[in-house]
Amino acid sequence: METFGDIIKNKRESKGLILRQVASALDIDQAIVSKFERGERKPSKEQVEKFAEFYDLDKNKLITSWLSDQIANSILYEENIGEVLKVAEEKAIYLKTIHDGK
Amino acid sequence: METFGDIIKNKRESKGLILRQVASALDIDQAIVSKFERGERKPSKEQVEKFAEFYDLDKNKLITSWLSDQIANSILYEENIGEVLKVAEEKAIYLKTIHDGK
DNA sequence: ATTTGTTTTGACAAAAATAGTCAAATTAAT
DNA sequence: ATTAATTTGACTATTTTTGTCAAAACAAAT
Repeated sequence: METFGDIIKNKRESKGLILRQVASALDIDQAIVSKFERGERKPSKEQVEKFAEFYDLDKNKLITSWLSDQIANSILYEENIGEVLKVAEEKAIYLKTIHDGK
Repeated sequence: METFGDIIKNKRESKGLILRQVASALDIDQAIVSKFERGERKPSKEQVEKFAEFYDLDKNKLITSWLSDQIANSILYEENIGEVLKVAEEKAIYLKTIHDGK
């Protein structure tokens, strides 16, 4: 179960980089990068994309990881997680058809 | 595909109530109730519970509807809706086990 | 054990998002 | 046309999120 933070932290370490270097390259304060890695703060989508580019990661996969982190946290303490997500998927698909086709 | 707004609007109408009455009973401004019904604003969990009690609706079902609305909207324009939600469920369940037992 | 390098923490201010209030505009019903 | 009901939008206040910074904590190494 690898969170967004795990991914970018592992990648940084496997590349032998320190926070300061990553922070500088992405133009994000190093304290914030540290917080991203530990899941203490949630990056914006733009920031996620910066990480994907910098670390040469699949952008869609990284966004999936980031989005799923947020959703997981938002329903963590609910009763019917499975049901909620099932309904959410139906609604999302339905709304999408409306938005696209008509 | 019934949203939270649909549910509370249908219920209000089936009970023959006008916005002002509901607003008064729940102590929420009627403009806001109107916006809830049309999905223009998202109620807090406390407000959702107020609606459930007032309209005599199953609280868990209503919360499911409300949560799924929010999640659906948050991923509406993403590519891999199914994948995101699948991963989100795994993470949520995993985090839950950590939080509960051990 | 002191120096050096790295990460983490917390306080702070700025900016952005959200919430409630109200009156006017719109729509519907009689 | 009048009255009633709903919707809209502007405004303020409150809360949440954001970035910045320096100090604290931690680690490594000499």
